[in-house]
Amino acid sequence: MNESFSTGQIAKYCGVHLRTVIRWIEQGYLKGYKLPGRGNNRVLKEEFLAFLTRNQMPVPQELLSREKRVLVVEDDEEMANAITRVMRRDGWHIIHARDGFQAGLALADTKVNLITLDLMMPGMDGFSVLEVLTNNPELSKIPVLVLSGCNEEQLQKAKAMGAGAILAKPFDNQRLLAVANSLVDITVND
Amino acid sequence: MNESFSTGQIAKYCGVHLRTVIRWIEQGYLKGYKLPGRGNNRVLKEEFLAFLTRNQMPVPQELLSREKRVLVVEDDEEMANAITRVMRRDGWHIIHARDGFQAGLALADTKVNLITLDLMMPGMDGFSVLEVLTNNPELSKIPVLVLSGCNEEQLQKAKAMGAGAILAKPFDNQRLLAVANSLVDITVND
DNA sequence: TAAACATATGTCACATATGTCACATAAGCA
DNA sequence: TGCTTATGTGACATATGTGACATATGTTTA
Repeated sequence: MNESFSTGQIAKYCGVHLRTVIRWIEQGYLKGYKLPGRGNNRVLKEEFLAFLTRNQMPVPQELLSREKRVLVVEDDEEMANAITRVMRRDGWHIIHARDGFQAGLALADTKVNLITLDLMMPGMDGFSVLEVLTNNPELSKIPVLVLSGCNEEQLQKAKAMGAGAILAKPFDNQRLLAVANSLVDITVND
Repeated sequence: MNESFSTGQIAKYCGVHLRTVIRWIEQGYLKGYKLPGRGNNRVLKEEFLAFLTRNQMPVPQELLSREKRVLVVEDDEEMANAITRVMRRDGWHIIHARDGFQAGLALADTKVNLITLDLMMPGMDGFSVLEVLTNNPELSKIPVLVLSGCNEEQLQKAKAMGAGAILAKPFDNQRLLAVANSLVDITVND
């Protein structure tokens, strides 16, 4: 996801002024590189983590997140298990939310790279979740894969509301993985 | 975000000389880490609070985030506005969630001191929210004030599930404030 | 009780790291 | 493209670490 950091981001992480981070880089404590324009600094995540551990500084949890994390919003246990089985074998770390409340908690808690969303859940409206996701500047960056067995019209509505991709149930396992991985790749390259 | 303090800040909080704080860190009484430059010390807020309580030292008020922040989980706009008006006048900072998803997001995002929860919302089940809240070790510390117009049986069920207090609609404004403040006081003294 | 002692804390000066500010300009975004 | 936000820079102000020493506090001993 975020492979490199700016001085401002590092300054926030370390509870220190931006100016200080630049000095650390200048003096070689922290290894970075400069953008061509005016020479804005960038530091690779790897280098930043090495820097933190080298100086025994606290490492922010959000930096330790694994690469492929997916939030599965699904109330049907059987379906959730099926998705979990398939995606786990493909290297995904699965976080399962059974309703909107758990989904919100999980989202704000840990960074995920992808969300799969069941539109038709008793007790909650998938569309309203989708609406909040796309309108939130933070969350709108996370691609949403809508999984649902509802009709074509609703699927198109979801697409219009900002879903990254749509898969009608029942779906092929290989297709699920292909779509999931392509969504993440698009975001990474973006 | 990791909030950290310098030795000078801690010295002021403790009414002690900066030099002394450095010695505390050196001798292991207080856990800290060093910045790369000359080795300026930083102490995580968490560690500082632990240090204060461990040594039975007075804890500065401003570190306890004694603000009155309440999360109002309520889909009825009119009711939400009514609650907001009353509580804001009493010094509360209100965060309003219209459904479970927004509630989850808001909860993990910002620390609140109190949650008011409407049990009867179309599209979501207040009981399942309550269940997640009480079973989560982090969230179970936040008192929940159930506001609902449903029957006595359901209110008792909510109480049994861990609601801090229950208020049947319609309720008296003064009573709302009294209950809200008492819930927060109990938690603070705990 | 008071002296003697060990230990913790305060003081000082100095070198230097870090923070602040204003301004120009790059980077991000729709 | 045009706008907003973030960043780099220099000069300067402020804060911090360190060592050596003074002072305060608590405890033991005669």
